Amino acid sequence: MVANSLRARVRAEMIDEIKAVARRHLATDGANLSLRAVARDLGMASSAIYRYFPSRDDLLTTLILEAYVALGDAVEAADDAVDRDDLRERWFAGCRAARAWALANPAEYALLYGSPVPGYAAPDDTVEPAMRPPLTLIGIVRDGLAAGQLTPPPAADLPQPVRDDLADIAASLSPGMPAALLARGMAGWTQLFGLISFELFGRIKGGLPHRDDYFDHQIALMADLIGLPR
Amino acid sequence: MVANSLRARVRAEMIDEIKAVARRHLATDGANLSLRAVARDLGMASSAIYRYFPSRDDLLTTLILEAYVALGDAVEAADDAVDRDDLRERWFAGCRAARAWALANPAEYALLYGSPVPGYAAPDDTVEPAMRPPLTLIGIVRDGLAAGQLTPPPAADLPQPVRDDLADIAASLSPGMPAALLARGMAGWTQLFGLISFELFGRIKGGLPHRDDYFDHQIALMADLIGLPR
DNA sequence: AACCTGTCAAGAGCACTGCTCTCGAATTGG
DNA sequence: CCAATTCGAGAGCAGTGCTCTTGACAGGTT
Repeated sequence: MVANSLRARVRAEMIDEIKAVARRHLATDGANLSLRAVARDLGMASSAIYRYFPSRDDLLTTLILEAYVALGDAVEAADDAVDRDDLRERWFAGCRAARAWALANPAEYALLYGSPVPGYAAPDDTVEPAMRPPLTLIGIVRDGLAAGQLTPPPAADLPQPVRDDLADIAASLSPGMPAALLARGMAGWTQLFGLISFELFGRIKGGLPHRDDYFDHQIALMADLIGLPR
Repeated sequence: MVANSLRARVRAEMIDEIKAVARRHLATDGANLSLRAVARDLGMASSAIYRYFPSRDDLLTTLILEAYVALGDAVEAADDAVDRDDLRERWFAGCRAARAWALANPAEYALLYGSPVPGYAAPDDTVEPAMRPPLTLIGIVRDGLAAGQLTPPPAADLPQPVRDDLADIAASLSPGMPAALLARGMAGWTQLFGLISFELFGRIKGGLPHRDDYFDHQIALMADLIGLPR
């Protein structure tokens, strides 16, 4: 099957090339990139693209999926590179990695976390990769609880219905995780997403030159809220 | 000028009708609504639309601007309806109003706070209306400080560069507003945006049936962070 | 070496888009 | 009443996603 694998290899290279060019177009055209333009850049007929991707949405889905994986990898790698016991530094590393990836790949970030493409429905394959970044951050909180470095907030803070909802999720993530703590971890993730989005989508005030420091401080606020020891 | 005003009135009605139909299409097609489809719904030729809006982007800009105003009005009205001295309740009212407006007008919210439309650049007219919702919330914090109900966080929390940046902004908003307090108010606004976006863009998914309560709790967390008295 | 068979690129074509221009028709102000 | 302005409709251009057909090529088999 060596001969067949040659053909398969050429095909794989072609797919990679299409994705690379499409990613480049993504940076300028966003979600409405043109298949024909990609084909033009590759010097091929637009119809030839359909040999490799059944539709434009399918190409987009592939890019989205790979972007989720890339972001997840970046956050996880940053977390892994820090002393496991230094929870606060792990939190900072994970959040900073997410922001750095977003700033380096703004179009892909917009594709993941911007407004959903109208006709487009995310297939099920994307939900698991999409959960990885937040789960990595929640994992830091979980470790802190397990290590006794973190005292959970009073459960009375949580209204009963939310406590029940979150208790189910918490149990599936990590046995013994208090709902109130999970709520604060989710708040941290929400804040991270908001911070990056505001910065990337240009809705941040003009007079904020020291964005890195601002980001760090806002992230520190959430670390305090979660209870990560200084 | 009565005769002229007849034509002007018809024209104004026509513009309103176009905007209304466009808003309806926005709900299904998002940012890539079709001028031709709008024209079809109105029973007119597509070229006729150009008598009223110079381009599709211009129509979108009008919708965006009016959406900002609507959201700003909703938040302000909710804030105004609450006893001025009950800061926490004002915070809740403002945040809930923003969420309610977003849930009622998801497409418009996506247009305002989703990923920016690729080729589209927001004109200057939009920045002032865009600032109204966050400024209303910051105003609550300012009032709390002025009334002495709110003790500002220690300035040492803020790294020097951020303190300087925020001090400039704070001074332009309200004299005497501490930078550290402004930072927390901005964190609250960021969190609000993140919460609404996650809920609206479907990234919260299953396992959280009591969304209202969840939202309230997350907002309460930020109220605590800001220091709004219970 | 000759012969199928599956794969591929290309072209034509359909329905759609934003936008421009022109041409009559209607309305308005003088 | 007439000239000037405004308006709607139609044709047309360049672009889009996508489908279908046609012809060329390489793979493995006989």
